[in-house]
Amino acid sequence: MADDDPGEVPRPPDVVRRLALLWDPPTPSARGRRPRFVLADVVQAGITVALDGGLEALSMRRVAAELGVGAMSLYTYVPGRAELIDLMIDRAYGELDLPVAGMPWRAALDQYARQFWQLYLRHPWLLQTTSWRTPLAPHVLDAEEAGLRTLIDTPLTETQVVDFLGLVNSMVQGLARGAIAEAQERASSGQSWDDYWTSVSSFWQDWFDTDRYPVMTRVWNAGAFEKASDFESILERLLDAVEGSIARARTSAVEVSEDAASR
Amino acid sequence: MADDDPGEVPRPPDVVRRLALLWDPPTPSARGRRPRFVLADVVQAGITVALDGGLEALSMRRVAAELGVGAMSLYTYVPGRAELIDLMIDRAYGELDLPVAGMPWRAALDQYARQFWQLYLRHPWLLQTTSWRTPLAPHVLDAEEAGLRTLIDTPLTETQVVDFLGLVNSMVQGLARGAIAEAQERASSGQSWDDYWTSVSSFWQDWFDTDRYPVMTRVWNAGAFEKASDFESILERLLDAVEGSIARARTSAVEVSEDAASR
DNA sequence: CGTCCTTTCGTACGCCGTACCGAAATGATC
DNA sequence: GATCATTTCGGTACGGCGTACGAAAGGACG
Repeated sequence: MADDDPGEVPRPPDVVRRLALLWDPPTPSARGRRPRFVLADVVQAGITVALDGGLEALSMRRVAAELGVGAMSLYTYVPGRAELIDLMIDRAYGELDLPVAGMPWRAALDQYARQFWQLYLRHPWLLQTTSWRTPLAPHVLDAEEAGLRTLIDTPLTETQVVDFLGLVNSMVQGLARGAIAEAQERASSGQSWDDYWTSVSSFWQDWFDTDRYPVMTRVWNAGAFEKASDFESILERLLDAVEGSIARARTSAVEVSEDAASR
Repeated sequence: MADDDPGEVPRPPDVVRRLALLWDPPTPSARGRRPRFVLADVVQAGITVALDGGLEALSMRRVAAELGVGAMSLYTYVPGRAELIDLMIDRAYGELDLPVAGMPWRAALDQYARQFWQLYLRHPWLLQTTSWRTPLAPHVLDAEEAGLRTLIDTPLTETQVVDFLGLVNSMVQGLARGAIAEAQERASSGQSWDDYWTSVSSFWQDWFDTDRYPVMTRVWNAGAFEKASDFESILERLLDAVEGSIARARTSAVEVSEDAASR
């Protein structure tokens, strides 16, 4: 008998376990030594660590310390750091209060965008996730489903729906990034980061050339950098743009049907 | 005599060196041993490493190996990894062919957006930079100046200009992220990542519930996920939205002046 | 009790960034 | 040419990281 498992292994178990952890809740077997925690406790500890210190502070040792446990104990709950982050993301997305089916599209999309906006402000570490795609997690797909649903019954084509939803997501992410940056700069005014801050602001005197950057200087003097990023109004403008496209799609759909009828 | 430097240190030299490295080209002193490289060589090596392997592969040892040199030798050119990344960003931004002053706003903003779009596709690692703000680097500020300049002479307020530019930036980043994700998935079809890929796609059969996600299923069946992210058309729509706001600002400006004249 | 299964976690390996410091190399000065 | 000042080069080392491995511990069953 070989030392390799002789059973059928059609796929590498890494990906399977990664997905199973997200989609099949791990039932704790009654046999063997009692676990001190459940999976959700580990995920919660990870979020706690990420909330102060960001994703770069999320080390297995730190999370384990948060639980008062050795680092390697985490590996009975989670295959590794990447999977823990997936679970954290899924749990965070679970906080979203998503628009239900049947709402008017504009109210639904508005709620969708606002919910993400608040989620990012509540969990800035979500924006530090470095991977290119969002994980295939239940609550993540729930959110995507709800987002697509807001526009799917409009005259827009499916491709347009996907595009507009991506546009809304990008906008919310971008504005949230700016807001978080501003908040962190504001928060770093205390501490000994004070001299850091004065150093950075001294940049404007030592190196910034108002002749090279006249427009930035004008915008700065107008105070537009401080009060920018008004999420509410920008979102409204974006929804206006969507509304315009819907109206255009409706008229062209009428034209098409008239065209078909005239034949 | 204390071992601390007794000279006047009005600010921590960390930040000063960080900025000086970006704004004052380091003049190689004629004295002492000849350096094997110039700063730009180190930066270029960093970009080479980041281009295959991404930012997470950018270790000092790896960059040093790229130059055929010991790891610690890099520290004579660069204070640390963070500053190296700043320099890499500045160099990448230097590749932008920015719209010149005096162009019509729509052509200029169009060029601005397309240039960034291509820059992100050429340097995906730019989107992996984790910090909240973009570094205070010359070419970065050049780009921001050019971006603001495209709209500053329109009837929009300074705040609106900042907001719209942020919107364009967010959109380009979001779409580029999607395009890169798609490209990487497509590229991972070779190799032994093949079974990984089949595993991931098997998700759709093992766990995906078409009853739970009817809209996603419909959109998928319509093929809208494959051909989404049409950068060109989405950019045009966004520019349309800007144009609408400009037109609205113009009429309200007229109203204001008429209002002032009627008094 | 023994048996078995599961969790716990100490140890270790190979990465990482980088502090420290001696060695080597070079121009400036005598 | 000899010496010195200055600069680059890079080995060694420290603490931290993710995690593979395997021994120890503990609870459920015979």
